[in-house]
Amino acid sequence: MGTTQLESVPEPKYWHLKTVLSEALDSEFSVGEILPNERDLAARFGVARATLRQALEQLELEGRLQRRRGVGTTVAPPRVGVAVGTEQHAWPGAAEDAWQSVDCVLAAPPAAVADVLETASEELVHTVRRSRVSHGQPVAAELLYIPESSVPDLSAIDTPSATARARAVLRELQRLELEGQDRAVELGSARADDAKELDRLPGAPVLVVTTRFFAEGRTAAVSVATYRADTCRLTFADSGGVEIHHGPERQAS
Amino acid sequence: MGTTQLESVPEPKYWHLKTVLSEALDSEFSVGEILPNERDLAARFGVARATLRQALEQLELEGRLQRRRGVGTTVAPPRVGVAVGTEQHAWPGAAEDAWQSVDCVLAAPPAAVADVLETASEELVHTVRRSRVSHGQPVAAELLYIPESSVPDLSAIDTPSATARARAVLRELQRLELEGQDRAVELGSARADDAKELDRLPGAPVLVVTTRFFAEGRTAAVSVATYRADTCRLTFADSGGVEIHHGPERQAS
DNA sequence: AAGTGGTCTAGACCACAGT
DNA sequence: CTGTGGTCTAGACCACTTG
Repeated sequence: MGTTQLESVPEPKYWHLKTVLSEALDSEFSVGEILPNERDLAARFGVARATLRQALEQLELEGRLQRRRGVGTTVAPPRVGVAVGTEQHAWPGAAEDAWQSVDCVLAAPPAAVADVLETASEELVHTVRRSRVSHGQPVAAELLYIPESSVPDLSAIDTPSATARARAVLRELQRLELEGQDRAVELGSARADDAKELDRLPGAPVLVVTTRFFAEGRTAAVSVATYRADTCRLTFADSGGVEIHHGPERQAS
Repeated sequence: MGTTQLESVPEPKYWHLKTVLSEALDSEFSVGEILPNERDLAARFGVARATLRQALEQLELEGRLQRRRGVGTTVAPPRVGVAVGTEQHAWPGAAEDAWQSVDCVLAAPPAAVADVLETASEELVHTVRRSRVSHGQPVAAELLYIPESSVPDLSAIDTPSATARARAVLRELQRLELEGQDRAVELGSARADDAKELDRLPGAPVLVVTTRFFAEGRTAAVSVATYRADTCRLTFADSGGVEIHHGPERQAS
């Protein structure tokens, strides 16, 4: 027999399946093309549907596939490069910072946020919802937490629409001088509301970017932005003042 | 009946389960404590083991749990903050850049890397394996790709050990002047060899940090570092020259 | 040897998108 | 309506760690 290896470490079926599918995607399919349905694929490879799904899940996690309930599985385009530098996650409200305000409420922050804000845990914060769109698709949903004490002169709380309220808070925030910021990236799973905004199912993998904004010697605002992990590649262009020539990869608007 | 909502949108069982478990972890368990085994937990909640596992998988993805085959499921400590700024991912080989060389081979790069390097696709590259340890645990495995043309004066290719060869390449690289760099973060799944080094199973979720180093007007080296997504929070401290006072969270060494 | 998590099966039903 | 992916079940066996 042509035993190249003695199968001393038998590879899981779904892992091997993933490799086979991955190669097929490279050679036999083009972006946007729809794959056979899961039941057919499972039969074709002689495995149970659950096993086939385990392979598809991984490929989707890696941004190779896109699955939509009721529609089918399609070959995903290469990940979108989304800039997350100091320019794009700038002092919120600055002349185009890539974000669009949705609404704003005044409420008690979640415990984790209160922790980061280092404020009195009972202090209310303005919570601004914003969204970020790239290439016509929503790529991120953000919650911006701004303690009342950061925008003390905010007058018209009784602004008609929630969107106008959001803009008022950001405009007021601009009066502070930004002294520095702090960023962290980690893996998370989409909460129900974020999932809806990102057009994904709850629990979908997301990259959570937490930014702290410092002004007047303290934490003046905290942004928690959740990016679709399947379609986004976060780029940080902190080159030492040099212009970088980019390849054919797509960049964020 | 106390029907708060008419179940018009019945939440999946595993999602509800995840919420319940998450709250239990907060209130009834402490870090390092081991949970009941999966069969018992499933029985206790009246669901199939597969369903219970779906909830556990999500919690592990979020860094709340740690599961080890043959051992059990334990409550994970909060994620480790790992600095990924320009200091830690500096010009490789500089006086402590947080990485430790393992070995080095001279080979043709993967297609994706050749693409980023923008070099002749057949040119051989030095491939240096490095690893990064934080708090006694391996947190990242890196592959550093350095085209031969970046270190033309490299003499002793026939160095005895692979580790010494790695050091020789990095020392030679230091002679170039770094002009800038470029970073991207995306979600991936661990290859078999990375998984082994990170003490995880193949396919485990990882954060892939791709860094391009520019010198002499071109891409002189490319680093592909894979961080454990379950235990790591990548931090970018690009504050505007200000010292940031950190909370009780743990930072990387 | 016993107990754990990891893989796999062959079914079933549900929610959703496009007729 | 039909067809798709998403959820769920009740089992089975395997790979691994520990006593």
